[in-house]
Order: sequence, then structure tokens, then C-alpha cells
Amino acid sequence: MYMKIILPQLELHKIESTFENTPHVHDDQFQVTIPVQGTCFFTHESKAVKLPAGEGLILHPRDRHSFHIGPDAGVIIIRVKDGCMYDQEREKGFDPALRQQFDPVAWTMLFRHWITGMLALDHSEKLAEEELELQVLAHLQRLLSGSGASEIAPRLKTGTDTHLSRVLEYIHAHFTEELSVDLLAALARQSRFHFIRSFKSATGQTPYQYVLQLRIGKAKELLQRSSATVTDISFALGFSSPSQFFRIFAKQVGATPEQYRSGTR
DNA sequence: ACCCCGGAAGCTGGTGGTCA
DNA sequence: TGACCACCAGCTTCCGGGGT
Repeated sequence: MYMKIILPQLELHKIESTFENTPHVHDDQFQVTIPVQGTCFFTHESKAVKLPAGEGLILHPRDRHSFHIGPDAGVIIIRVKDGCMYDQEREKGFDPALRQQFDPVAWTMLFRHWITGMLALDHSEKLAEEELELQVLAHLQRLLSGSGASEIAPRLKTGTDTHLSRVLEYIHAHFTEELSVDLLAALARQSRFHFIRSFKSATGQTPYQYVLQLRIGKAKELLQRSSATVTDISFALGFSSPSQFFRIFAKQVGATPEQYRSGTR
């Protein structure tokens, strides 16, 4: 199976079962290869690299490469246009490590979420397309900056159970949709009361505050990087009304959405 | 003692509206 | 489109019970 999503700044590919290509380069794209199942046999600048599931490889533009996988293997490949995601990091002398650890299960879920999101869009939904692109870039940026292994559950303390990890994965995949504590508690297989306590103990925040924080973070990105109206952004992030979004944003950020946008441009 | 759980009360966010 | 308000539903926290 070969699936592909093309967006203005990036491309997402998922390849499952036997596949092989010939050595080639991408002039203006970074490539992140993420084996999610089995082993990926990679050749990078004439050097053979064996990538087990959970070990990603980052290629810079013009790096010569090829790879092959067997019938029981699968990889996710993300190509990002040079210059669209490293501007801030470059100022700090940022250079992503060639190899990075990540969670193959979480990235498989993320990819599925992105594909589902794309299939639900039509060509007129530029804001949603832009938001999806920002989501992918944000995940990628954290992976490349070395925090990829903890990407899905960024604040989890060690020892946190797998049910809670699943809840965090779910929240990160669905935080722009309607989420209830009851639903999350059911995912965690805990009573609602116990779930809130264990969630707060693991993340330092209550489930609702955690979701709101993700939404506000995404709102900041959209305000900075898009020209969408406050109303459009409020609906895109799952807020039921612009006034609700306005009030929560002002409380958490200390400025209205418009003030924030004008202050960061 | 520790963990899991639930009731009750107070708090906060959601809803729906108006006005500039 | 932003600012504000009142009401209500849902969320969080405190406290304590039951089981191991």
C-alpha cells in the first residue's frame, strides 16, 4: 500500500509491504523517514543504515539516498520544504541529529488522524488545510529538536500507565473536537474522579486545562501564521463560539486575539 | 498505609444574547 | 468583530469509605 498527501509546504507518505527505490536526492526538501513496523534498509550517501521500528532518520536537502523494505515492514516519510520550519532554530545554531528515537505506535495514529483529516477536506477549506500542515510541522519540529520520544505525552512522569498514555494520544489527535472528561475517563478505564486525579498527577494539569492549553497554543500559531479571522480560528479549534474563544484566550494569554496577532507581527 | 472510588459543594467554562 | 453579561451544565477539589 502507498498513501501520499501533498500540501504546500510538505508531503506525507506511508508505504507498507515490499518496496524499493533507486538512489536519488531532493533539492529543496528535508526528509524524515520513520519506520513504524519491521526494519527499513536505508542507504544514505553510499552508507548502509539499518533502521528498526522506533528509529527515525533525518536527511538534509541534496543528501543522496534510497531504501527498501520487506513484506512485513512499513514506513512513514515526511518531506518538508527547506526553510519553512527551521528559521528560529537556525538562529540558535540548531541542526537536527541524523537519527532520532520516536514512538512508532503514536506516529502511526498521528498519520491515520492526518489522513482522515485530509479526506474530510475539500479544496475550499484553506484554513483547515493550513491547520493540518501546522500540526504536522509542530510534531515534526518537536521530534527533530530531540523531544520526539516524549512527543505524544510530553509531560508524563515515568511510571504512568498505558491507559493514560492512550488518553494523551487521543487528546493530541482530537483536541480540536468535542472532548468530555467522561469519554477520556472511559479510555483510561478509570472512574471519572480517579481519572482526573491520576491525570493531574501525571501531567500537572486537569484534563480540561490540558485540552484548553493545546487549543490556545494552536490558536497562537494560527494567529501568527495565518490571516484567518478570530471567528474562523475559534471554530477550527473546537470552541463553540467566538466569544468563548475570546474570553479564554484573553484569560490565558493576557491579551485579546487581535492584540496578540498585532503584537507578534 | 496505600490505592481506588464516589458524594457534595464550589468553581469554571459553555451558551446565548446584547451592544458598540 | 470585539467586549461584556447572566445563567446553567459540567468540571475540579475536598473529604471520606471500602478493599487489599
